[in-house]
Amino acid sequence: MPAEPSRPGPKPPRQAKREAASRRLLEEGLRLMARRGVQACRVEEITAAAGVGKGTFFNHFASKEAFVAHLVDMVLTDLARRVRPLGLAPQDGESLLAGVGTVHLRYFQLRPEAASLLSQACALERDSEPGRQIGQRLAAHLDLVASMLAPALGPLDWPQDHGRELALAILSLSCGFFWFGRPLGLGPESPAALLDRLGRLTAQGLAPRSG
Amino acid sequence: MPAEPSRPGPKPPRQAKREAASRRLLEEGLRLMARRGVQACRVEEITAAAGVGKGTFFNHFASKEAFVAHLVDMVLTDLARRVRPLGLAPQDGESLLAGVGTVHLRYFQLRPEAASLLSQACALERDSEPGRQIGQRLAAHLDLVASMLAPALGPLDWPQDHGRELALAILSLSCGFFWFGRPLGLGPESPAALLDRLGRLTAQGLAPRSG
Amino acid sequence: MPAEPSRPGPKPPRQAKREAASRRLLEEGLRLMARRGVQACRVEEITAAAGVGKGTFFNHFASKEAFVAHLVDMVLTDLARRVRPLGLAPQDGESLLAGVGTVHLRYFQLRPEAASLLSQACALERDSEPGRQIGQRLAAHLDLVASMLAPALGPLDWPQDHGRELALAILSLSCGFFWFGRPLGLGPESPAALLDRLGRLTAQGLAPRSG
Amino acid sequence: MPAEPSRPGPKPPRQAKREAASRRLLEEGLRLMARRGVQACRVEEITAAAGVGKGTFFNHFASKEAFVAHLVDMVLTDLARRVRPLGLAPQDGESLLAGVGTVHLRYFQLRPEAASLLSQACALERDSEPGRQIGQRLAAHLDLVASMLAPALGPLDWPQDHGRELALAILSLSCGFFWFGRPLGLGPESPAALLDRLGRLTAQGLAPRSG
DNA sequence: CATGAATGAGTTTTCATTCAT
DNA sequence: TATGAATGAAAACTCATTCAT
Repeated sequence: MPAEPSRPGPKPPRQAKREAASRRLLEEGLRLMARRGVQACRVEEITAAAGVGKGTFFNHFASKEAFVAHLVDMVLTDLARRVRPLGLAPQDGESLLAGVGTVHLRYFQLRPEAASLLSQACALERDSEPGRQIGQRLAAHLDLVASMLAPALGPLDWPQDHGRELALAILSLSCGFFWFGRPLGLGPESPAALLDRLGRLTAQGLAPRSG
Repeated sequence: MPAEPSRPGPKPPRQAKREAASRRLLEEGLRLMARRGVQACRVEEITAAAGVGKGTFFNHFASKEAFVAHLVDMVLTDLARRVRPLGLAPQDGESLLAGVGTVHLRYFQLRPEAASLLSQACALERDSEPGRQIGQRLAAHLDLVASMLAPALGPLDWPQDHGRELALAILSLSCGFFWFGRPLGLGPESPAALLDRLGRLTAQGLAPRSG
Repeated sequence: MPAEPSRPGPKPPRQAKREAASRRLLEEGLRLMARRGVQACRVEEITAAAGVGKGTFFNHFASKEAFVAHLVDMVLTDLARRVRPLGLAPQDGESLLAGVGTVHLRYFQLRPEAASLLSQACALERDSEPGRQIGQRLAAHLDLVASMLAPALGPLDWPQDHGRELALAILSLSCGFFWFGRPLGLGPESPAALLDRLGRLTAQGLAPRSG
Repeated sequence: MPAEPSRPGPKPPRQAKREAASRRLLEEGLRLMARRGVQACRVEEITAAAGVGKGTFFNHFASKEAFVAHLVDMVLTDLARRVRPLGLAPQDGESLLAGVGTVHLRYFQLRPEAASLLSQACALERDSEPGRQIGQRLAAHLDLVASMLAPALGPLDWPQDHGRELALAILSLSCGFFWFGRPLGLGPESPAALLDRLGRLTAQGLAPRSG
């Protein structure tokens, strides 16, 4: 057994190189699949962009579909990293909801590839293993958001057992805005103020009217 | 002079049969492409379901992509038929916006195939002619909705020249809800009351708080 | 029975119209098949150019291949009409051979479509009936030319039973010149004097050297 | 340092196998396309004959048309290899011309597939890239032959700037003889003496009559 | 007869995946 | 483990031919 296998320090170069290849594949894959379409983007394009041989792709990922599932996981994990902190500081329900909505919207504004990928990933057949994984990963994200929003549901008079639907509405609005907006050039050109208002839309739309 | 050549009456049977085949192709195509995915759905599946030969498909539509563009047009025309009446009766801005949102949401709830199709159609390459048509058709729909919402923008303090973004938000929320919700089984199972609240979300979210 | 069925006079208009359509199909077919290639040229292109419906084509010709066979016959009959008169006036063998060569060359110079058609028609499968007909028609033309050249063979010391080969050489040179020359732009641009010399080539090449 | 990395010696077996497959594809392709017709011959027939999978064909050649262009290049290169030596030894013009004609004629007699291929290749659409290549390759061959014949043109009183036409006449006669002769069974059955006389035809046909 | 809509066999080409090196 | 050549299932699309009107 090599020395210090658990110390995070400098990894054995073999392992480091392998991980770097994996990272490059995922990065370039996300970029290309978003730009050219998940189906239209060929595996060889991705490996060429990542600077590795075509066969290497299948040493790292079981199939193209599994690769997409991996990307979905990556994107949602990345998104969750921005959303989760909002649950740490105690806030009133409306602010929490507004924060979650705004973070989602800003995330997809900065990363339109993520919106493109998620929208297309849903089209993968449900009867393949990676397809199921994508659905489950999406559900997990909605569950996470729903659990964060749980404290806000009561005051907003939203049924506790339908938090997922609220999370789904937030995801749909934010992700769809850049997916459907892409052919129109909307999204990148929309003023930040507008997008922020849209981010708070859910919160204010559900808030009780004081009038 | 032949009798009443302009009366629509019984069409020549040739023409009628042809139109019926076209209609069946579009109906079955929408259903199958939504269920199995636009790309995964083979042309032959559609023609088999429509009860015509494979070649007939290409007598009616120049390509599979052109067929999808036709479907998008059909769906958006259908949707517009439900939305347009809302602009006829004078209402306050908030009611108008709520109506438009609710109609969109209900439309996609009743026709999840429509949500599925629109979401997938955006993935078609932008550099093909049918791909461009899809983008333009989508823009036309947003323009229609934006023009209907125009009277509501002022009171809601939404910039007049960004009506499209508001329409885009409504479309994204309603269409995306059933697209992203599909793998989770959400949508058909969500209580109608929830969906109605989501339909009014945009209206209430933008309305000035009276407090 | 209608009156005067055998008098050549004004034909019944039905018949006349039918023959006109046939003629237009053959004319346009020859033009288009020469320009775009026999295989690449679709039946519908021909009927469109001839101003008749697609189905009419198959009322006049059993198949596309049979149509090509008909064109070959037409072209070779036309060519024979120019060649045959040379056999009527008594001439010395060399002059006869030169005349036949020159007529062939001039024919294909004026009608490059004919050269194109004949060259391509040889590619039709030999195991179809029209394919066999094409071969036989070509053989018949060579036999005609050979029989005309027969009196010239003796003086030129060319074996009497290989007249076909001589005819074949004349056809190859004249037809091939415009077929292989087409991609190069040769043929139409070649000075008439050169072509005339080539037309006499066979005659002079076989003539006994007086030196 | 590895031993002699530059010595051509035994190639890496990977590369050698690949080249062998390419060679087999070209050989079998030439044979089959000549026999059954360029268009009628399916790619799968060629790969089956060459003992490789269907996909391999497209790893080696961009398209069926590109494959034909490659074959044309191969055939003309092969033909040029026989013709070129004639230009090295100084001869009088007539002998040179006779040599070139005879070599062409014998080449196509021994390789009727070559005549078949060249004749059919000219039918490929001019507006595709491989189609253009074929035309250019043919022009290059005629230029080569024309340049070889250049010294002979003066004595034969043939204009220096129309050497191409002379080369074209030689090619047409020799190649066309076996192309048009194929359906008739001429060519392989023609006595060698006749063919030799035809090979010298151009030379003697242009030579000044000493009488 | 003329027409043109319907038909489906046939063909090229693509591309994810495998596997020998 | 990386590579890229080989593979063949799959799918869109073509187009000659048929036939009901």
